[in-house]
Amino acid sequence: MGSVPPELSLDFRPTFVPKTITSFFKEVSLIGNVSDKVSKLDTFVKRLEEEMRKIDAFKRELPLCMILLNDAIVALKEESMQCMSRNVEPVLEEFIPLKNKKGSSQSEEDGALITNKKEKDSNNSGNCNNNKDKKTWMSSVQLWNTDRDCSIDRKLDSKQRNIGDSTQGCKNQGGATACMPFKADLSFAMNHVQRDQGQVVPGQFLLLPPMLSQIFGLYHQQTARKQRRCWSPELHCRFVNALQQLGGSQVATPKLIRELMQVDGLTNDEVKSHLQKYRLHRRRLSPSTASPANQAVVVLGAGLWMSQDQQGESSKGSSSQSDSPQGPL
DNA sequence: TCTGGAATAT
DNA sequence: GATATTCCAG
Repeated sequence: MGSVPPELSLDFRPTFVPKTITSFFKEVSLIGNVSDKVSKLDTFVKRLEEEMRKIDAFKRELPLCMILLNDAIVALKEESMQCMSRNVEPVLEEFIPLKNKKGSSQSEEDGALITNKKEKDSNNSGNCNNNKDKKTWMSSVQLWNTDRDCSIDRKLDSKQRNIGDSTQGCKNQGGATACMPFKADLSFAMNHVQRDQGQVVPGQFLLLPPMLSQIFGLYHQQTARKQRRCWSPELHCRFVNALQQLGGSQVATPKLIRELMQVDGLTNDEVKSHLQKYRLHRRRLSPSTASPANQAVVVLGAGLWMSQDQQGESSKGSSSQSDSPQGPL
């Protein structure tokens, strides 16, 4: 943690331009000493693996990043092994061509990942370098799920949401955390053992970790779900008081309620949501439709939503208010 | 822009 | 199932 590469530091410098793996290989190819070359490759592999660990929790949301990282790691490892065993120059062309070689109609359709690893891969590494495994793996990470992609795009297109604007400091309900960037489904198709063994799909890789970090950060920011607002009793009390001042839940509007509540960080959306729920409860427990028993429930304590507003509306003009804040909800 | 209602997420 | 968030239409 202490040794964060300069490209990964938070103080983004415009002078930094992420390298492509092609340029990296060019760089490596200039190194004459085989051990130096291998060392450089291994170092890079370690960085990639570290990067992969970072996004591991979000792999379901970032399948492409995972694949790209996998591809790069495998390619680099192979290159490293080749350097050691045959003492030959890296084959740059493997990473340069952008067109598919053959038999991969799938990649043409998605237009995102292009795998062009050569047949020899299956000879070199006896693991999952065949198309069948590749397809299985890709489908297992839901890479080609159209609905999913659409939902992601939709989120990316939608206006930026407020992030973590809650000021109440309540414990979140339902296990929600302060930062819920993604659905952290860890049932990713590739487990750590597979990954460590290099059982991944070889292919093309265009970005280096720093760029991935930036993408990841941006993606994280844009897909993060707003922190769940906890309506504490005190907050709900203010809400109800505002309702009463405005003449009841049916005439009060979110904006006015929020202004009357005077709570820092409280948004119209939150008030609106609370109001919606409030009205819903009120409708459900409305005296006009509820049985006497239900009314009793309302009066006796389950009336978290009813009591004040009910009084407020039924006794409009009257100043009698039983200030019995209820909640939290 | 604001609002209500509904869908969706937690 | 309850509650909060997000989306959508008016």
